[in-house]
Amino acid sequence: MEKFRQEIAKKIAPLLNMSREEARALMEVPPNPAWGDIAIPCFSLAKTLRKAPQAIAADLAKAADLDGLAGSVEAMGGYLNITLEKAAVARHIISGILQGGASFGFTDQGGGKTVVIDFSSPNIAKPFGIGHLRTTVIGHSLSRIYSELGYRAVRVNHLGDWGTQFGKLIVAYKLFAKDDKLIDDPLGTLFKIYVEFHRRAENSPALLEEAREWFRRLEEGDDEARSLWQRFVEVSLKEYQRVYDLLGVEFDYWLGESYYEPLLASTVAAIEAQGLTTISDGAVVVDLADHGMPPCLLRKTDGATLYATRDIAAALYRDKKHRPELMLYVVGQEQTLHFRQVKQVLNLMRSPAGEKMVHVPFGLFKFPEGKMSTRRGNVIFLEDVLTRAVDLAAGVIEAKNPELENQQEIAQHVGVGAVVFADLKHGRIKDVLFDWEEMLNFDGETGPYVQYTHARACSVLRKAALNPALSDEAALTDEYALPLVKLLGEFPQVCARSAAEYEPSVVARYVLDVSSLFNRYYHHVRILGGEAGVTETRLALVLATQRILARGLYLLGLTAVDKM
RNA sequence: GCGCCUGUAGCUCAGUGGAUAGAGCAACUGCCUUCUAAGCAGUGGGCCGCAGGUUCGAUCCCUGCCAGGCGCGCCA
Repeated sequence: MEKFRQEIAKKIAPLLNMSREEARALMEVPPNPAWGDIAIPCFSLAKTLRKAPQAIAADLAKAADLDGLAGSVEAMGGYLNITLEKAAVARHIISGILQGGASFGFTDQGGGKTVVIDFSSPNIAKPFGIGHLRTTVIGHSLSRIYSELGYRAVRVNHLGDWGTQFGKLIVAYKLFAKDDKLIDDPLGTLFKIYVEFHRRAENSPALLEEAREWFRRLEEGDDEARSLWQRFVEVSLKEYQRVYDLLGVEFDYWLGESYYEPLLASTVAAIEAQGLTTISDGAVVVDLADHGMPPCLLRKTDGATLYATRDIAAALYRDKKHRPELMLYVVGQEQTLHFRQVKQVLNLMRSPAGEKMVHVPFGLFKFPEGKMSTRRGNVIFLEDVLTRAVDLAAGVIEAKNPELENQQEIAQHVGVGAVVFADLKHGRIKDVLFDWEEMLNFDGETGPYVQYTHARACSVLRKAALNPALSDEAALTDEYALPLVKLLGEFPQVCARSAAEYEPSVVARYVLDVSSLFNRYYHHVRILGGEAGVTETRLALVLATQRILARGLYLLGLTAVDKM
C-alpha cells in the first residue's frame, strides 16, 4: 500500500508546490472505505492557497493525472478522495508477499546496525514471578521486530546477581537452611528463607547490620561468601531456564551486575576525574540539580557501590563492545528516574552511550488483593501461570479436536501463546490488572484466536488440490477479500511503527485485525471447489494471510501451529 | 510537597489535529449434512475525568483542577 501512496504523492506534490514527503504526510485513510483508499484533507492548504478547501479538492480532482494508479478521484466536502485500482492493488500486494517469502516485513532500514536490548533481568534467588513476564516478552518481541527491520539485535539478560540482598540471603541461609533443601527445591528454599529473614528483621535490626557486613565481605572476595553466592546463582539460573524454555526466549549474553564489578572503581574514578562528583554526607554523588533531578549516588558512605554505578559501567561497556546504534532497557516505569539520572551522568561524561540509551518503560501488574511483594511472600509464579494455561489448552483440545496429533506440544504453544499475547496486546505503559480469567481466555482478542486463524488457513491450503496463483485478480476485489488484501499490504509499515514506538502491541493489534478479516472472508467466501483460476487466486490470498500471520506471531514470540 | 505516568461502553482496552469514536469480554439472539464453531452474523450499551485555551476543526495539542498508579541519596 505504501508504494501506491508514494506514487500518488509524487504526482500530487507538484500541483501543490510542496515536497513529496509533505504530500505523503497529508494523506490519511477515509473513515468509510466506500469513499476510497486515500484521503487528502485540503483544509490546511486553504490559507496558503487562498482558496476554499472544497475548491482545492475539486481542482485537484480535475488536475491530477493518476491514470494507472487510481480507479477514481473525487472531491468530497474539502477532502480529495482517491480510490485505487482494485486489481492492481491486489496483484501488487499479494505477489509481493508471496515472492518476499517470510520476510515481507523486512525493509532493511536497520542496515545491519546494532541494537542492544536489555530485558528480563530477574533478581537471582528470587522466584521468577508474574512481574517478570512483561519485561521478558516485550524485550523478546522487540528483539525480533528489530531483527525483522534489518538490525542486529543483541539480547542481554542483565541478572540481578549483586547487591545487599545477597548479604541477607547469606545470613538467612546460615540461620535457617539445610544444604539438602537447596538441592530439592532450590528457589523455593531461597525464597522461604528470604521471607523469613524479613519477618525476623522487623524486630531485630542487628540482622540487617549482619547482612550488610556479609555483602561487604562478598565484595571483598571472602571465600565463604563467594562460594555461597556462586551456589545461589547456579541454582537460580537452572530454574529460570525452565521458564525461558517454555517461553522460547533466548539471550546472547547472560551478564549479571557482578560482571561489571571489576569496572566500577575505574568508572567512579573517571567520573571523579571529570570533576562531576561531590561528597555529600560521606557519599560520592553526581549533583543533577541543574537538570532538575535529585543527585545520582555512586558510592555509599561505607564505600560500597550502588546500582546506578553498575548501570553506568554496564552502559559504557556495552557501547564500547557492541558499538550499537541504540541501547534499549526494558524495565518497569518505576525506574524512570533512575534511567534519566544514569543517562544524564553519561551525557555529562560526554559518552555517546548517553544518547543511545533508551528506557522502554512498562506499567506494573496490579492485583485485586493489593501490591505484590517478594519480601512478604505473596507472589504469583510465572511458571504456575504458564502450566495452568497449558493444562487448560490441553483440555480444550481434548474437547474440540481429540484426533489431533502431538496434543501436548500444541497445548504448550497455545497455552503459552495465550499468556504471552494477553500481555503484549496492551500498550506497554499502562498498568495491567492481573486477571486469571483474561489471561487464560482463548476466545476473542487472544493469542489462541490468532493461532487458530493461522491453523485454519493452513488447513485450507492442505486440502487444496490446486496451487496458489494470481490467475484472476478480480477474485480478490470483493467486499470480503479486498479489505484483507489491503491490510496485509500494511505489514511493513506496522513493523516499522512497532519498532519506532518500542511497542509490540502494534503488531499484536495488527495480527488480530488480520485474523478478524480473514475469518470474515473464510465465512463468507467459499475458497475451494470453484472455477480453477478463481480458486487458485483465492488460495494465493489464503497463503499470503498464512505467511503474514506466521510472521506476526513469530515477531510476538508465539508459535504459529499448523493444526490445533 | 515536587516529578513522571494513566483517566474513552458495565469490565479489559484500541484509536486519530479532521468527515458517523471502535474492538473484545460479559448479556441477549441467530448460524455447524459444506474448507477447523478456539469461528461468523446481529442487538443493547459512550458529558472520550472536569473546566478553560489554541485552531477553520480538539477525545487527541497547551494550562489549571479532580481521581488513581509510581517515584523522589546511601535497596534494585
